[in-house]
Amino acid sequence: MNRVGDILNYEALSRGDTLAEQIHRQLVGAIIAGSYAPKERINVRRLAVEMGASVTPVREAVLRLVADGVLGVTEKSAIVVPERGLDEIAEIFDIRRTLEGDMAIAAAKKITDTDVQNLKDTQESFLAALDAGDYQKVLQLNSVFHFLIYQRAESPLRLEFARILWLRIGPTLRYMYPLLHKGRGDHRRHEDIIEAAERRDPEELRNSILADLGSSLEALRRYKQEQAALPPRRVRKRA
Amino acid sequence: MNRVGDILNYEALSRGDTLAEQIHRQLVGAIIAGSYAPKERINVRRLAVEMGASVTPVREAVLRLVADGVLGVTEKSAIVVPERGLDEIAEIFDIRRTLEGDMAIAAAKKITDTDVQNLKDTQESFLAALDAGDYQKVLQLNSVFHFLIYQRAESPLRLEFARILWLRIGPTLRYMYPLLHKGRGDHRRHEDIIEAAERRDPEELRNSILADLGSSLEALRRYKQEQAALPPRRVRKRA
DNA sequence: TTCGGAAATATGATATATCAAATTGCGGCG
DNA sequence: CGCCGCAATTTGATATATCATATTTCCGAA
Repeated sequence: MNRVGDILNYEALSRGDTLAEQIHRQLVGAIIAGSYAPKERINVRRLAVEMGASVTPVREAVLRLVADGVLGVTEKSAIVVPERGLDEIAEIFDIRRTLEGDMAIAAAKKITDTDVQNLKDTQESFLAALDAGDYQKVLQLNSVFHFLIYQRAESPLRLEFARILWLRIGPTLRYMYPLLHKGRGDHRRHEDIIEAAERRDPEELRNSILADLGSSLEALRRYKQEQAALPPRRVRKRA
Repeated sequence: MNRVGDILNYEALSRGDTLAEQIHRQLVGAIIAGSYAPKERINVRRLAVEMGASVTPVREAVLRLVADGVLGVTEKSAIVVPERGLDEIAEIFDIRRTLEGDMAIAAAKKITDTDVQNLKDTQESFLAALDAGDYQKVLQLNSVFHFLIYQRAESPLRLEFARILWLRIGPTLRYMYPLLHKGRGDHRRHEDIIEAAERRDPEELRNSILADLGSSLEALRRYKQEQAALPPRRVRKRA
């Protein structure tokens, strides 16, 4: 369906092309795109209908996300999109710094000319989507951009962990770009990354990526701060 | 049943106390204890009978392990205990160094007197099990020993990743201790760790743990080397 | 005896059924 | 007008059924 599926899918662990697999892939894509909001409840039967499958493979896919901590269960065993507290967010970014920093170092020298071109193309689409206000696409393309680089690190395990972390913050990131956009934030972070990639400079690549992470974390922090001040809001149901 | 379950279980993600949960816990314990050998095939129906449950929750538990990369699936979608190559093992240890090193630093100052006593007790049992040749217990106690410390880091996400990594090498470690024992290896690694823990010295704690990891990796490396030279062996079925 | 392959059996994936707990709706009471 | 409580409905967990492959068994031909 989309390239996000290709890049963000757990190929290493994928079992053939089972129904549960496809559904998982679809859910992953949706989560990365920010289609699920924190606190939203996941309904297995409804998903099953929507996807034209029985509950078994859907449940399998959903529980896989639960196992990865991407989705959560309440005390009353309702499956929900977890809302992350600042502590959790900070920890996620802390580990991301390590993992993605290491991958940047490892990847730098292995980046191909095609990769650079892909980065540029992706960035172009990214900016276009941003201007169009299509934040689903923005989030998708952002992840594609980063993982284009990380893939080159040839460290499948780190890649896997990184994917899990991205999925975990996915729903929270949802609110970030609209805010950044309003503030006309610094979208040249990616430009720095591309430059570093072109030079195949490990340190520079790592640092520019860490800077990007830093500004994301900062934005989320600000967002959370604002939210904490506002009155609690209700969550709308899914059509 | 055993304390390993308590320490190594994914409390953070556990959904109430579902059947699937219990089965998962049991499997985790067994894997950590080295009860499953690489290349061994996992049979969902048989497990279901053994555990007196239907296949649904067993499948759920097993697939959760597959999702975590602890178990694998072959091209013909048979569920197996994966055999790890040297590359994979090296990568696992590489990430373990980072994660467990960070946790050691974070944990050092927070270690309580009770923790130290628990470490000493665990180590005593560990040595006893080693002398008794009870390698299942050796492996269990080794994991308990390490996670006693890691828990104090109060970094649930790192802890989770670490658990996954331990589970991934679990089946491979199976062969390590008998070998180390024969060679009358350096089992004072743990003593160093205990000392560092008593002093609450972050750097020392980290280094002693890294040293422990290093000797494990070395042992596995030697083992793999030897194995590569030997004729391929057949895998026996599970009673 | 050994090998090829068909029949029997086992296994994973999916669908459906059932049950208990949780949620929702609704009507009546204050 | 609001809120309390019971009935209807929903939902997650588990069990069972079914189907398509894969694996094993076993028999006959070379």
